[in-house]
Amino acid sequence: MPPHPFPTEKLRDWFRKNKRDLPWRRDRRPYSVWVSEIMLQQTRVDQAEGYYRRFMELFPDVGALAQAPLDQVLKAWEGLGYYRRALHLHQGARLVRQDHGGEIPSDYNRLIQIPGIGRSTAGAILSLAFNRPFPILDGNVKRVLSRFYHITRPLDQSETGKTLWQKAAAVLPEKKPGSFNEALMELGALICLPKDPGCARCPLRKGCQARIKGDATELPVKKPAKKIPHFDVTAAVIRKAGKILITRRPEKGLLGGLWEFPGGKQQPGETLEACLKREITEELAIEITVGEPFLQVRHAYSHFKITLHTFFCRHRKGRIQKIGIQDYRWVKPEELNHYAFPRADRRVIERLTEHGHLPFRPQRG
DNA sequence: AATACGGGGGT
DNA sequence: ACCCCAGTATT
Repeated sequence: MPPHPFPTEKLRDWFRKNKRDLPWRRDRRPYSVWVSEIMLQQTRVDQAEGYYRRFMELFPDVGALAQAPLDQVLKAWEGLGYYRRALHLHQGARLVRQDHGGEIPSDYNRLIQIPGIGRSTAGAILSLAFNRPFPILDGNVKRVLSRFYHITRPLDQSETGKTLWQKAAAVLPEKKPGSFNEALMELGALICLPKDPGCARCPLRKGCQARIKGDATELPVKKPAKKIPHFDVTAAVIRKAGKILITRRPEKGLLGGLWEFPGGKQQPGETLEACLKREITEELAIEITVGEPFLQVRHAYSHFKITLHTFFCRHRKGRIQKIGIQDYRWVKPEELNHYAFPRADRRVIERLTEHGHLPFRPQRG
């Protein structure tokens, strides 16, 4: 018997009294667990909640999701970020329909093969929906276990990951593993916070090594973040006959599958105008005239920042070819809301349409 | 082992 | 400004 057995019952008691009423807790179907877990990857509960409700309204079951066009799924995901999640979820629904008769599998090896489902999400689906004893290791659980067992090695080392998975499996009870996993996550979300361990209110305080040592706020240890580069990016608002040209990004990579105003990153020694002309020619094989600057938007992604410089432009010459884009479309301003755009482009659209119509701009060379 | 991948909210 | 979030896939 170790000196500090894990206080499972204390955690369960605390959870029973303090659990939040969240939409995905009212529905433990594998599909609901799946959707919510994907949405909650690297995403706060508060941010995911509204998206989850709308998503379940639009796509109430695997069949509905599999049947829906990807555009509609991306539109439902717009603003939530990490758009590959939406693509994978959609692909996953089609795979479940095709390979599993529309039923989400209840075994680890099959779950892990569904795109977007990794070890932790598989553990969530297995424990929460199927009541099978598989651990979850998300940011909350990592923090709680790092502190309880006083794990001082940096979180992003593979050895640390192995240790944490081992602990998560070791503390997992055979009975009701799902609610136990939830309780562990909820503790990390409500009490054992990154900058405030809340030890006085914590049901695990008795055996927690970090509390005993008094260094809970130092754990878990993370390597220092790298500096984030900044780029200047241009985008063209090309108008013709009351319509605007929008292009669709490739399915892979940043903002995959989303629509945007075409453009790209400024190169060293290049003017913004030259950058825009070059990018448009490279991606669409047409020549444009760059007119008045419109809006500048500053925006932060996860690993770089940009200033987006937009310009009103005119299509001068050539026929559009889909070189660096997946698709393109000429749309009326009011139709822009039917498409999924990145946040930065959304800001441009807001300004573009805020008087109910496009502001007049002289069209000159 | 390191990096790509969004957006929002707290401090 | 910096940190972090119910992580996964790719390199």
